[in-house]
Amino acid sequence: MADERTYWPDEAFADLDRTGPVPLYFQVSSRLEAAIHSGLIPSGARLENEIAIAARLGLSRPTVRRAIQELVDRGLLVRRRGIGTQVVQGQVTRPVELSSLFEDLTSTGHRPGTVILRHEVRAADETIANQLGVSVGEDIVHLRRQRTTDDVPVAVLENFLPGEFADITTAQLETSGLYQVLRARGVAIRIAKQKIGARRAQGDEAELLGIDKGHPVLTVERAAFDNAGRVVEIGHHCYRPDMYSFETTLVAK
Amino acid sequence: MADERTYWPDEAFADLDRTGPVPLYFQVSSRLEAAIHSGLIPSGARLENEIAIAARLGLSRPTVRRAIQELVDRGLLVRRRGIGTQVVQGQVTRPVELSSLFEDLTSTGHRPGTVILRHEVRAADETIANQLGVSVGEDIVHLRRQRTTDDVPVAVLENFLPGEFADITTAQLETSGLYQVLRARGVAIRIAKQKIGARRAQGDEAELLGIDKGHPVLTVERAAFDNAGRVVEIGHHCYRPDMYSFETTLVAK
DNA sequence: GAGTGGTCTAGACCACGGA
DNA sequence: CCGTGGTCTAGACCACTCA
Repeated sequence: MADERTYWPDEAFADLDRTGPVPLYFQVSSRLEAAIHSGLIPSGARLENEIAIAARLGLSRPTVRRAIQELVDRGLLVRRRGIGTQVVQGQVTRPVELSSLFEDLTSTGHRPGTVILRHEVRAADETIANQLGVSVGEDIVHLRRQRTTDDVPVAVLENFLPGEFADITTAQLETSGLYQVLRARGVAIRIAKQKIGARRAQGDEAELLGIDKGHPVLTVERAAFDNAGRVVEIGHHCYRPDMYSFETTLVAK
Repeated sequence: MADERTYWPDEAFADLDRTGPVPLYFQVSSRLEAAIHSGLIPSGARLENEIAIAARLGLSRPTVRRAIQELVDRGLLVRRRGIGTQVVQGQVTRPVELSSLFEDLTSTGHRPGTVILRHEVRAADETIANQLGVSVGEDIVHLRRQRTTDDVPVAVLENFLPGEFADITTAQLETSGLYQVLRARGVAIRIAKQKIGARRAQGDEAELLGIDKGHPVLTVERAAFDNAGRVVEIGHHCYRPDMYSFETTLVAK
């Protein structure tokens, strides 16, 4: 007979807070994720069934399901009808998140730097106007920045923003990321659509990235949308491929 | 006063099937997506509130919420507490899905081709053994394929699979994609973790891709997991960047 | 204050996998 | 057959936004 044991570390869920602002399903999924990462629940282990977990925690089954679903969506757990819920094998990696390069770098303990190469307000040409959803000739902000980490160049970032952001200062951009500046103005990025590709470095990119002319760069073309679904930023970026790559986890529907 | 109209095209939801095997929330989200893509619900429009929709459709609110959530997760809708649910502005693009290159190509109407460059069973070295979760020296399948679309080379794909797949034939791989072959054997890929980068073409890659030596290639390193969370495939792929790129939609939590 | 989405409950029935 | 997750219901209360 196979190993029939199921896992559920009650001790990891002893401090659920029913009164605070943090949703219960989030408290459960966070603690469950921590238990998996710490090895308290081993790789490949089967969890108890959902009804038993709900009873143990004193929660309803939908709430427990939502917590589990969270981790299934992130590729940490796998559910099979008639079988149960299991921890996925293999070391877990951090997925790409909806954050700016600046935040990616600071959160990994590196020291980011920014050089503003261009920062001007000008009239939108047809291409940019279409992408930003504004009229041709309307004022837009054109931004070009060089990004470094620990003084090594990592990326050249070119952005276009609607005219309402014309009052952003160069000093603001030098000390924090674009998304942080936008958030401080009450603009939250909720959705980004991006296309990742590769090409040779062109123009001054090679020099700015510290690589030889014609070497490969990783490119991203991004459109970012705010709470209300309006376009707030268009980005054409290129990255030094030996300094940066994209990790993603895909989960089948 | 602004446009306060809310949208809900009842006619698009006239044929919900309560008896069939298709979940109601899926039927609702599919029809809603179609209504958005067709312009029946315009870009930027506000939907009716969830309780009213549930009443119209004769469904419970959780079911309607789940349908809406599906589209929120895919970046088609935005929800704001106290405000409502709106269609995101801008043209909608197809996201990267958990499918193989072969399927990506056929579904976009192109004619894919495969040349098998290598297909052998051999002993796993330490690197591959670790990645596949098998022991060093155990049999594994080593595969290398060149992919074309309409006779233009697109990618060079190198794969490693556990020994249980040693009986896959070269003929099978020439006529369909690897994921199709696996699915026909009852192996469903549920999760893939991948890293996207760029580098120069090396070795015979430039020749196989029909590009000059040292030109950029887009690279993917992928580990794919099945239903049970076991590693079933490791891939090291490179793509011609002028023929292929990755599109993703990121949604903030 | 009125209206919205966010969360949660306590059940129910069904479909699938395995013994 | 039983146990599992998959779906669905009909409510409830709360937090947030806007007028």
